[in-house]
Amino acid sequence: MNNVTWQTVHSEALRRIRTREWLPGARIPDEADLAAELGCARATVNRALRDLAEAGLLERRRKAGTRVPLNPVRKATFEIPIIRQDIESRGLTPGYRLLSRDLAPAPEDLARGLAGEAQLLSVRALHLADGIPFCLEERWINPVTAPGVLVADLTGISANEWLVQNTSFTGGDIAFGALNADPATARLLDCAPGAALFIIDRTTRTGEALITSVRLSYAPGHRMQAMI
Amino acid sequence: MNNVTWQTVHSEALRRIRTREWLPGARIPDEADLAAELGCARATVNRALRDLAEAGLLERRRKAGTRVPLNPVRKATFEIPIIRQDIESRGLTPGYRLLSRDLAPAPEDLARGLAGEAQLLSVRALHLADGIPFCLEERWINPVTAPGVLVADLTGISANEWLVQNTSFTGGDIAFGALNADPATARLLDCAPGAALFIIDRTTRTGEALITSVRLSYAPGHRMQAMI
DNA sequence: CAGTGGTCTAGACCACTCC
DNA sequence: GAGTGGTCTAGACCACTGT
Repeated sequence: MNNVTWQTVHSEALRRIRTREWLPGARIPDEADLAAELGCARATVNRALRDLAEAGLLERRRKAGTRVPLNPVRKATFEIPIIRQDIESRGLTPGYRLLSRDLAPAPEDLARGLAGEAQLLSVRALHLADGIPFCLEERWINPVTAPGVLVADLTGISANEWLVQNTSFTGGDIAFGALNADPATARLLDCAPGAALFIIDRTTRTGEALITSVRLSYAPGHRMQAMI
Repeated sequence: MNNVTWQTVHSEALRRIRTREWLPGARIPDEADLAAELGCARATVNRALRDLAEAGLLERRRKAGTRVPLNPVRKATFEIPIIRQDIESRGLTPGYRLLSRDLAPAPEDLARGLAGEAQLLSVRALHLADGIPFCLEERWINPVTAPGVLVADLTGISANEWLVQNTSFTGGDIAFGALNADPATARLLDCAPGAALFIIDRTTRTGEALITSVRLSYAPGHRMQAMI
């Protein structure tokens, strides 16, 4: 390989941003100039700068050129593993207990975008780590977009895992928050009523159609981490 | 531009993954074959498959080829805006009140990696949205890696914003969780003691040296959202 | 209109890693 | 050792957008 790789350009550009050799708000040389200066092809510069732009450290616009943003919006990427793997990666032994599984009318907030009197599968399950309650999974599954789920055996494999392996989604949204444990949840998670629980609400869709919507309530003390 | 762009290849590959034309666990054709089949250059296929691999939808290894993972680990990317911008983007009017600002010995968990008897600047501030408490910012700042912070006026601009504009970091970590509001925090956030608060702990470094460590305690009901 | 990034191509060589 | 992805190059044309 040549001496100058796109990583070379990447770190050199990063250096110039950090040392303020390239000032916030200022325009940086265009790709052709940088390629000539650093002694590589324009495509190599392009690859490096595109990478920095994706990370939010540069702003690129055709004709307007490339600038160092005044208020860099940093991004953090979280992996969303299946719960079992999450537990394993913490060095704990995963456990799983199916609590209930019923066909029921969709709750109001999910009814939008579903055919008239659609029934959804309601699944509630408890995930354990080293035998201790880890996370309560409360899920609605659309049997139309998750065919086979009505006859799937969810006692051995969690709905979480079954869905990952048997459906594929095109989009969705995820939200993090915190809620006080209500008495029933507290009992399941073996914590004090009112304890602060970390909450993940996630909805996945295929096209416009709902696949599943889930609330994960984590036992007190749970932390979700990432590097930036 | 030619008919077949990398996005073409990207969506075609996505289609094959979703329709299970490419089965989970199975190996897919190599780049050269796909390029020939789709009628484009290998670099174009590479760009598309690399993109899918970064999103966790493919696994690539030299010599071993490219596979569809059995348990795709999806990723969610969160933007970490400065708090003022976060409030504005919610359509609210941001407010800010500096609560305290003291030079003090570093707390134990931050003392590692600091020179012996290092003093840190402790800054506590309250962010308001439409006049209502939004988020409590409790921050430690290292005056060595954030030069100028000791004389910065943090009454008009938050430490958050000052740091974004005046320092640059090379890495750090972020963690989300939930905590019950202690009485003092409850008073500041105008909520009930014990209310579940969404918590962000963030530490940023330049090289190995600490720049700042902050805990953001959000008023009850706060949600952090992203698309996936 | 013209400058800048976005992308494609064809060929080449390299680096990793499975066999 | 050999197959596969990783990357570089030089040139070309395109697409967007500021002026």
